[in-house]
Order: sequence, then C-alpha cells, then structure tokens
Amino acid sequence: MARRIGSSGAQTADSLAKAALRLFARHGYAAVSMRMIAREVGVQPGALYNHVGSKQDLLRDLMIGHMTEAMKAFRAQPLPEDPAAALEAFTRFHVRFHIDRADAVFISYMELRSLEPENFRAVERLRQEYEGILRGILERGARAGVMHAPDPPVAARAIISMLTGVTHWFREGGRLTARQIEDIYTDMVARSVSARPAADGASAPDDTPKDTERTACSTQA
Amino acid sequence: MARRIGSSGAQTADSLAKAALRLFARHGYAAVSMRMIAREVGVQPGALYNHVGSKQDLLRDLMIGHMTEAMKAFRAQPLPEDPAAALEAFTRFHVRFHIDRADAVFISYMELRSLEPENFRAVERLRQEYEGILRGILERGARAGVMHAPDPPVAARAIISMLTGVTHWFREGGRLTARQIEDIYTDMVARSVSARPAADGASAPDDTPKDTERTACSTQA
DNA sequence: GTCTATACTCTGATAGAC
DNA sequence: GTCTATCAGAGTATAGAC
Repeated sequence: MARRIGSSGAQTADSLAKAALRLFARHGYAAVSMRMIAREVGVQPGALYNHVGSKQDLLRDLMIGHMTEAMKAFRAQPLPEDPAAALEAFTRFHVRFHIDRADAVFISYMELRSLEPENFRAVERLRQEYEGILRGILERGARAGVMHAPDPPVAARAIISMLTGVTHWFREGGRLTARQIEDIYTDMVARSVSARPAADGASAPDDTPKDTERTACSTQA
Repeated sequence: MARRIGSSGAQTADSLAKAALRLFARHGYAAVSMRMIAREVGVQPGALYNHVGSKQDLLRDLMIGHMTEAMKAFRAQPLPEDPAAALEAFTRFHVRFHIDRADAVFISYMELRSLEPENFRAVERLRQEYEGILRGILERGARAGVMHAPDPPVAARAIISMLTGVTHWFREGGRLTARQIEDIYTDMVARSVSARPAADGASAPDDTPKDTERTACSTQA
C-alpha cells in the first residue's frame, strides 16, 4: 500500500487511460485484453488493478469522462438566441470537438452495448442530455418558422449521426483540413433543416405531420 | 461425412447464420463466443464447424452476403436520370432496405475492424462501390447545377452516416412507422444538398471550394 | 506501486465414436 | 451431422513478496 521511492503511480494511471482509449477505439472493448493494455503501458497485467477496479470500470470512466467534458465545453461557450446561429454553433462545436477526440467519440458511440446496465444508464442519461440541446434548437427554429423540422427528435438524431460519422474516416493530414470539414458539415446541416424546400420539392412532408400511420408508443433510445 | 437419416443440416446452417447475425449485432463479434451461438442454435459447439470453417468465416460471409444483396437489390430497380429523383430513389432505398435488416447493417458498419486484412479488403471494396453510387448522383447533380455539393465524397459519406444511423434507434412499433422515417430522411437529404441556400446563408462554402488550406494527400477510407 | 505467480473460467478449434 | 471429450492458450482478477 505504501508508496515506494521511485514509483510513479500518477504517470502509470495516465498512460493506462491513454492506452485503453487507443486500444478500445481501435479494436473494440471486447477484443482488447488487460494483457494488451498492460503490454502497452509497460507493466505486468496485475499492476493495472492498482489504478482501476476492473476493465468495465475503465470503459465507464472513459465514456463518462468524455461525455461530461463535451457537455462542459459546450456550455462554456454562449449559445446564440437566434436558432440558425445556435444550430451553426452546435454543429461547429460538435465537429471540432469530436475531430480532436476521434477515439473517445468512437468509443462513446460504439461501446454503449459493452456497458453493464447501471453504467449504461449513467452514460445514456448524458447522451440524451446532449441530444436534447440540439433537439431544443430545432424546436425553437421550427416554432419561429425559420427551420423546417417536421420531427425534431428524429432530425436531431439524424444530424448527430451525420456529424459523428466524420470520426469514421477523417484523418489528420488528409485531403481536407478539419476546418474545411467543419464548413462542409455546417453547410449541410443548415440546409437539411432549411425552411426553403429542396429544388423541386419532390416529396417533402408537411411541417404538420399527418396523423395517418402514426402508432402509439414512443420512440425509444 | 455421410449424412445420416434424421439429420437436418440445411436447417442448422440457416439457424446458425441467423443466430450469429443476431448475436454479433447485439453484443459485437468479439464478445460473442461459438459456444453462445451453439447454445442459441441448439447444438454442441463442435457441431458448428460442420457448417462454417471458423468464426471469422462466419462474419465475413454475413457481411459480404449483406453487401452484395444490397448492391443487387439497388441495381434491380431503375435509377432515374434526373439527379434529384435519383437521390430520392437512393435515399428511400437505403432507408427501407436497412430498416428491414438492422442487424446486418449494424454489423457491416461496426465490425469492419473485426475482419482479417484479406476479408476487410473484400468488404471494403463493396462498401466503396455502394458509396460510389451516391457520390455519382451528387456529382451529376452538382454539374447540372441542381444540387449544392461542394465536396461530393464528403457529402456522400455524411449522408450515408446519417441514413445508417437510423438502425441505432429505430424499432418496429415505435412512435413512427418505417414509411414516416423514410419520408423524413428523404426530405432532409434532399435539403442537405439543395441548390437553394439555407435561410440566412450563414456560412455556406462556395460550390467551387477555395484552394486555401488544402493539403496534399487523398481522403482515405 | 510493481512484481511474480496463480486461480479459475472461457476461448476457438479438433478428433473420433456413432 | 451431431455428439463427447479434449487441447492449448488466453481471459479477468487476486495474493503476497518486495
């Protein structure tokens, strides 16, 4: 228990978190063993348990850490009153924040199923809170008549899926800079809920969805 | 080797594929064991190897089967000449086809990294072929001036990410019917590359991207 | 705080009887 | 074609020396 001279626990803990993040993102939680992480960190497998309770704890801490950091960073910037400006702020924030943290995003998006029920609920709560921000913007925009969002919950998810997908293929030093990607996505998102219809107005549903074919239950997470 | 009276290999093989599909989608390839699959099928673990060479073969066959089926189904329908109509056809096809095969889509999207290099290349080739269809539509639309797609490769990926995301949350019997989802997504996709700018034209990049900040390499898969 | 050593379970895959 | 039995190795996690 006592710390010996020459030990460097804080450093190991940090390098452990970094290694787990990288490996989980690359191979997936289930495909990564504590032995692999230990090898990466440069310690024996058993030594990891001085810093983390279990492999599951490691995943949970990474995910909750990422989500809370995202929420905090978003709230640290002012959210414009104007819905269109707010949407742009959200989009730019999301793309920029996530491009810089591709590994953490990837994990948070893909490894929900690897969380044990209790941890899942905690993370899911944060995810819904974040999604709620975007939904709120769309609802305000639709009410104000400056946006076309027949179904804000669905639109919010569609937009977040689109934005988060960037982490699947973006690589630093590729054909486009992060800023260019940000511009392209911002443009597409703004248009996707634009109050102006698409060119030929092929089959845009009305702003007030018809009740036909509606069913009972609520859309679930 | 000889088939005995009372055996039912074809049925087992079918139920094996179905069980693997379901379990891989639910828990992830790495988290699913052959023993779990065997239990689901109702045979002993060793018996699985009468129908499949390895766990990896099972994944590869599921993914390639899904992708080729998708390509074949898409090509079985006529693709309109008009870019906007083609985009709508693509969107509706994608959403409809994928909503009915949520498990296969989920696997094809998430388990690329679980494929061994050779299998990965085979699947990736099919994926790019499919993405190329959408990219082609966007390029035609942009050339014809009826679509705004500053960067068709990025736009194609963004749209596919958005559409594929539906499998993350859609459940039969939820608040919305599949047809309603299809309508909403079709509308959003059409608008996202609409030639008409978003309401206030906040910061839409030009159709001809500026060369500033461009870097050398090509966008990678 | 890290080490070595280990407990115990599970893994993918195979061999041979039937 | 399925069974039982088994292999060799890897999985998470713990115990106790230092």
